[in-house]
Amino acid sequence: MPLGGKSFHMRGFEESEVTLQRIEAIRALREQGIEPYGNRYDRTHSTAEAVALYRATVDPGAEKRETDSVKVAGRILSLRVMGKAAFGDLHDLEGSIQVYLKRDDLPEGVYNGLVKGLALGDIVGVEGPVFQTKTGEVSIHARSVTLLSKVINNLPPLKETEEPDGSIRRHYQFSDLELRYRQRYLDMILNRDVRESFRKRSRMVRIIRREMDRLGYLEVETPMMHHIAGGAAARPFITHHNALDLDLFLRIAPELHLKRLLVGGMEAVYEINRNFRNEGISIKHNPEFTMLEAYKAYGNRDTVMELTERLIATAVEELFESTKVTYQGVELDFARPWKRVTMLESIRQVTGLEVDIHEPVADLLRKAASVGLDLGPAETPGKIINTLFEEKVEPSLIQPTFVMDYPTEISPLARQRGDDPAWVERFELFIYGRELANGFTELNDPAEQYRRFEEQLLEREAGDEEAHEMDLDYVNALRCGMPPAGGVGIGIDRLAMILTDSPSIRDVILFPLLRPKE
RNA sequence: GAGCGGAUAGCUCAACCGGUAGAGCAGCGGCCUUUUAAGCCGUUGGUUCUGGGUUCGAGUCCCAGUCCGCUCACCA
Repeated sequence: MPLGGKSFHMRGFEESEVTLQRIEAIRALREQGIEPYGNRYDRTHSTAEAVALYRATVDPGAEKRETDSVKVAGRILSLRVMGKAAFGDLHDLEGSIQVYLKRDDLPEGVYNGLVKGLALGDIVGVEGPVFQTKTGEVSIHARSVTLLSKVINNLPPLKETEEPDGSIRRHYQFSDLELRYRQRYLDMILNRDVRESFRKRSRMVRIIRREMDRLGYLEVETPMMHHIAGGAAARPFITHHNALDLDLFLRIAPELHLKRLLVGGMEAVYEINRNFRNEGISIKHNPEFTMLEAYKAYGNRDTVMELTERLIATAVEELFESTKVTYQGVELDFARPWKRVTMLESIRQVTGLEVDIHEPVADLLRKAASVGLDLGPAETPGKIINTLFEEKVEPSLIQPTFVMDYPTEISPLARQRGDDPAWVERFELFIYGRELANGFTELNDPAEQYRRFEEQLLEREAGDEEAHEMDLDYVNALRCGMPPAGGVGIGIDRLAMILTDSPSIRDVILFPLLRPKE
């Protein structure tokens, strides 16, 4: 739709005095023959590169006081107009550079027609040599300015100054959490650390993929829409396929499909992708979240435990050039090897309690009560021990810790230990009291898997909505023979939280789920 | 799902016991050719989240609701 000529109105937007002025200004620019929404602009330098160029080519004693001309592009986030010259701060992904916009050094009409009307947030291209102002600020002396995008909305004002120690101090920050999450683009424009967090997350994922590739794992994609929501204990989202008139579930885990691939002959596979769980939202939970799941044929629990340690430690070492990371004021040390402890040992260490899964329930309940845990009489030994662990031990696991050996009854897909079928060969990784990863030796005995599913069905009938469903096709795959294997899931969002020092999972998910407004 | 807290100008926030709804920034106009939280002068801008109620009078008190945050529950 051609917008030239007259002002336009967009239904659904309540224009304010400011936005009406901006819309009128855009019309006026077009009348002058200035296109407010530019096309391709070939930058020669990022802002950081332009600064570096100046430092590299203009030495203090030389006669030459400026570099050759460069072209940069970005948003104007601060503008100081002083009569016939103006200074602006032009921000791009890497950083920012000051631009010096002098009327008499710009083409006729550009200063009055364009520069003086710049709004905070406008995207421009600036061409000119890099020099240093008398206050020492490396700046671009603009010889031309190209308008690339005019803002209509009145952006929150950004004021940031760099302290002598190099830290950025913000004034009048855009801080309303709801608006930040709802309008993430504004959050990213105005809060530099937000852009940094998401770049860091991206680098972290890239390191993990590279390591997986290096170890010979094949990256695959398995269905998001499942007939049976399996592979974890959680309530699913339901959706519907019209043509097939079929209810489907968004997957809660890719586990059962990835193991079908082991049956099919893939010996090492992984997937980094979304899972969906229809449960509460919290600082640690978003309904859709990203997991890495990996399976290694002929391996076991220890294979994937070592894999987990390697992936996370490598990411930490490369991102921080250290094994230490500070999270929420606590120093976490990822130097290998990490602490390993069995569930029973950890309970003994923290509570002093000697418990055993073959003890009578009454004894276990009494011991749990002695440390303040009042559990219902219907509990089973494995569940009591697990609750004891979750309530009393988990919060204390601050440094990276592998907890090994879990009760079979809460691990329906894991292989039992050879010496005691009440336990499975499983581990979970805890950091800062939070579960980061979960892995085990995969159960590849179809008859035993069938029996486990039947047990889960009983729990389901008893009211546990999250108990596993019977998946006969998966059992059929096991009947075709699955090699012994180790498998692991790593919570990518939670790892990103730790590596970006983010208090909430929403700070590492670009568009977290919120209720719609209105 | 429960408890607690919050919602006032574009942003960040004030408003005493219930008595004319304000400031800084941004916006607009003016001055200003090396500023950087630029400065100076002037100025616009409000359904105080929504709907009821109490009151001579409600941003403020009461009730209901919406949305957000925190804690808990849920979450292998």
